[in-house]
Amino acid sequence: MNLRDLDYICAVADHKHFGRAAESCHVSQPTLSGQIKKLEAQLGVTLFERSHKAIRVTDIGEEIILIAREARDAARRIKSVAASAQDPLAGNLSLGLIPTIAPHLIPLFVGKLRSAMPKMSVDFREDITARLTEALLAGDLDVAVLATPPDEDSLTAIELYSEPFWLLFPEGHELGKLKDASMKDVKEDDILLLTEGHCFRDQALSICRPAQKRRRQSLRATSLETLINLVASGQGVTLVPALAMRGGWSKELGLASHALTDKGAERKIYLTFRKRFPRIRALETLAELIQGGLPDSVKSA
Amino acid sequence: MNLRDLDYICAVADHKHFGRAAESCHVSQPTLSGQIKKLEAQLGVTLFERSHKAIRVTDIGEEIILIAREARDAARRIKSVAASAQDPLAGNLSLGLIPTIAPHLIPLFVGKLRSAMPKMSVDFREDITARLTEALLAGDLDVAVLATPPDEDSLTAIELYSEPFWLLFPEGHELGKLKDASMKDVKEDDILLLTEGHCFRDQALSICRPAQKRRRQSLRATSLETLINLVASGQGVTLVPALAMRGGWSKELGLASHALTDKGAERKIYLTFRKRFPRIRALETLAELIQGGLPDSVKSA
DNA sequence: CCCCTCTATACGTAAAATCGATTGTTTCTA
DNA sequence: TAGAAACAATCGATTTTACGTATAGAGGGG
Repeated sequence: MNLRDLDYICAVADHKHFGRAAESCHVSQPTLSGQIKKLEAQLGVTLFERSHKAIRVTDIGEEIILIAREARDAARRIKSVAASAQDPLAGNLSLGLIPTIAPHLIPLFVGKLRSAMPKMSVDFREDITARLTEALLAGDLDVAVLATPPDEDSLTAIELYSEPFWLLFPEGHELGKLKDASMKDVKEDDILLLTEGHCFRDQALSICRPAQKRRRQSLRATSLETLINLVASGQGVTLVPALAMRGGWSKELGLASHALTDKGAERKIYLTFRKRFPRIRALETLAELIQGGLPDSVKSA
Repeated sequence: MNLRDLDYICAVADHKHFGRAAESCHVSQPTLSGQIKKLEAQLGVTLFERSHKAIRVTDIGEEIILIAREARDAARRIKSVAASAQDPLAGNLSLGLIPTIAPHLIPLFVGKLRSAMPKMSVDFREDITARLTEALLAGDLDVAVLATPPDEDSLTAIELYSEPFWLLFPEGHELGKLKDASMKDVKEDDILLLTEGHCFRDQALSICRPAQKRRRQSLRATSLETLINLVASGQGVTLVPALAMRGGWSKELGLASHALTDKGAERKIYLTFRKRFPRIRALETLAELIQGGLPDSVKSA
């Protein structure tokens, strides 16, 4: 059986005439006759009562043609769904972001996203790198904004931007006397970090002097927000990624900041996805969109 | 697009593996790969994200496969419906009978019908020959029991039996003195007939002497039942087809009857249908069934 | 009785599906 | 880290199938 055969029998049922049915199917009458005859033989039933006057559809024919129309409808729906999904800038995209990026980056491109890819609906998910990577591999997630290059062979990434780290300290802190700062200016036990699992913790640690790496276990913040509030309450100083510095909150909280002069006091941000992901076009557009919305405080790739 | 292609993509979705999917479809892996690739090209969408680990179904793939399953289901239903309808002794049959036959013939074969063709459901319809013929030609009726041979080229018939006519008269009528009767023994104005349209009226008239044919217009019964009651009330005598004489009603109504000695005092009963009717097998069986249930008062063909 | 209409058949051709063999990757294992 | 195994893609040849043209055959109408 064949979808085309179903077209044929539906056409005959509609036209009650083999010749005109063939015409409507854009095939010759013998072709249509032959295919229908074959189908009838396969099914073992007579679909039409032929005569030279008018074609009559048998009872079983009526029944079968009713189902045939369902099948044809399904086929048509497949084509229609495929056609409307052909646009790589349409459909659904699940986008994961790490917690130290999500709240600061998303507002910078959602507006552009809606106007540039109006048919694309994006589901955001915020989680740590390990779980986002896991979700990517499992296919639960289409793409993720991470601060680490892909460490799986089946993943690849587009570089989005480089994000410098800033040193954040309470107003009145002795660091405020300096014009700018280096990690050498920071006292060992003064640095506050995020809990483990956050890649930003590791990135911050990596630019600390070796002695600082053996830090006390206490006071690990679960979010940048908490970290900043800890600094504001005089518990120490911390590093903050550039994008998180946007907005006028630092002065209101009684905080001051310095750019870091240390080489490597920054992190690269990647748009990471499976190498085989089919709609890479959408991701390229998304990357351009994100890059276009970045402030001067970060360096677009 | 092709129903087979839909099988292929459903198999891949099920097995998440091209090789095993191909096996389950009884085709080689290159065949399946090729067909799916072609389908994807036609639809303009990627259905599967291939890798060497596990096949992932894309979002649009999931959506399309859902519809594909509907189409396959419809195809399967067509096969199933056809298979169960293959039996020519199954399905629905619409059977028309003329009013002078229906009430007396139907009880003689319905029982056998149910046991011999249990999967066949028969719709009975009672009407005069003209309207039954019309319905046959229009395809509204599959087959009819008529007392006249088919007069349309597209119709044909199986001869069922010959039904003699009986002369029915009130007990005490002078015809009762005879051992048997001929139409010559009947007084011209004594014969009661059915209304026009009933073929039995014409058949009765045809064996009357020419003089009797110019009869008074009054007293035309609309049914055999009425006709018999008219005779019982002393309005005259009438002809009755043999099958209608069955049952012990004549004595209770104070009626007597004679077989007619006239040559041609009988009618042939036909099972009439369109020449192209597909389930002639069912009709042949039906004819045998009817003939097998006939009493001795009629002569099976 | 011939002509017209309509479906069925015959046959050659073109397209398509299929298979076996092979290639190119990727993953697993020693 | 090299080799093997697994897997999908590709290639080329073959078979199958659908198709069109031409024609036959059957019915109905004038």
